[in-house]
Amino acid sequence: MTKPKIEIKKIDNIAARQVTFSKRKRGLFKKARELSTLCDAEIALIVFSASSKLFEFASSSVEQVVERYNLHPSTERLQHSSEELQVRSSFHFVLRKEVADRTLELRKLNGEDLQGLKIRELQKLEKLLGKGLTRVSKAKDERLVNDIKALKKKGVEIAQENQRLKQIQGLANDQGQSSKSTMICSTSNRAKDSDNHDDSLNLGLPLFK
Amino acid sequence: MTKPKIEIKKIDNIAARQVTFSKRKRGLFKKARELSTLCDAEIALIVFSASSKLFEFASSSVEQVVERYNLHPSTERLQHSSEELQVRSSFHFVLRKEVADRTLELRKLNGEDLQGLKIRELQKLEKLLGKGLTRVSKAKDERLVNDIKALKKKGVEIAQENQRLKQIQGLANDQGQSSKSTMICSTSNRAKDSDNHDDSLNLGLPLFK
DNA sequence: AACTATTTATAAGA
DNA sequence: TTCTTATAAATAGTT
Repeated sequence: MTKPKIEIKKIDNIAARQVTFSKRKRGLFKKARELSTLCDAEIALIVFSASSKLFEFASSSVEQVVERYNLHPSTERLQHSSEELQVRSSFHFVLRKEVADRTLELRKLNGEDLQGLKIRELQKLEKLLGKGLTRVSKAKDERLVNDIKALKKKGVEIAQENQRLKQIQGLANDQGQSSKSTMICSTSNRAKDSDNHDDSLNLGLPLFK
Repeated sequence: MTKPKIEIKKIDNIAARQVTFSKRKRGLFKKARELSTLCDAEIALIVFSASSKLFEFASSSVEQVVERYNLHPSTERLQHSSEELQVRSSFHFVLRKEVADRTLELRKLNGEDLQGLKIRELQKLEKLLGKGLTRVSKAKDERLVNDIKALKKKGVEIAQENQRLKQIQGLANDQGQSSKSTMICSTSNRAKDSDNHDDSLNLGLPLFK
């Protein structure tokens, strides 16, 4: 639909129909992809051309979406006679319900689908979120602190190693030797001055804080 | 896509996401319908919203298109009698995984099973929880405010009705009649004193705030 | 839900 | 098929 507003009815000209099919098919699949991404929707799109060529798109997989479709309450599914199938179906039902329950719970925790909840339930949810948030924040902070500690420790060790190397180098230079070992700490941590002596703890702190 | 060229990624704002879903879903279904009409294509389109609502379109019927899809050579279908079982089994597996994934996610949101997470992931979780908490708190507060408003309104109405009844009663008493209608507001809101005259709006506020 | 400014999609034509 | 272009259609943000 563009240039001249066209009428939506089967295109007679075969070539024109094929061209339009290509163009519009591309557009349709793009739109489907965008909708699934933008709105977190699960989508399956199956297209057979007039010449019976198959094209498909699915946010997950066609099979999965079709299965979900088949298991949907509104879609009155054809039940099977085989006991095995029925057992599996009931398992499916239970699993489906579990997935649905957890999905809904996750959505609620994300602040969605709250319209049906009573104030009491909202308060409970709020409390739960607060608890979780506290725990996660605490875990994160602890991790942060530990990482910092580890870095500091490493800094101290490197500084000490530096110090040791410097002393070795000093000895070597005193003996007129040029040593390759000075290259071990190659970049920025080479001792700049004489003020960093033994108190490498103090050295570690400003370096890694 | 229009006004500002938007980025194709999940829309954060829930309301906006729902609006976009409605609009784009309509567009998508329209395009699917047009393509099937214009180009004589057989199409099935299945859409589940984020809230698990089902929407479908098919040029013939979803079942028929899916059947054709399953019979298509390119779709390496598990043929013969065990086909149904195998499909169900594989989906069974998928469902189990979905249940497990969501269960773990719920536990994480509750601040459990955090030991394996990187700091970056913990921060993400923290942000998610914060977002959810904000939304839930907001929903709760809105509910609270609405309830209070409703109560106030009811209070005002009852006070007005009371006032009216009092006036009627006054008239009746003037004429020496005893009226049953005073019983309509039976419990606690019966006019206590003579100071509540006409300004029932002011009466409602202190009573129900 | 309606509006509108803009972006996208696309019918024709080359 | 692909490109170009003029125009119709879709839609993001706003009210």
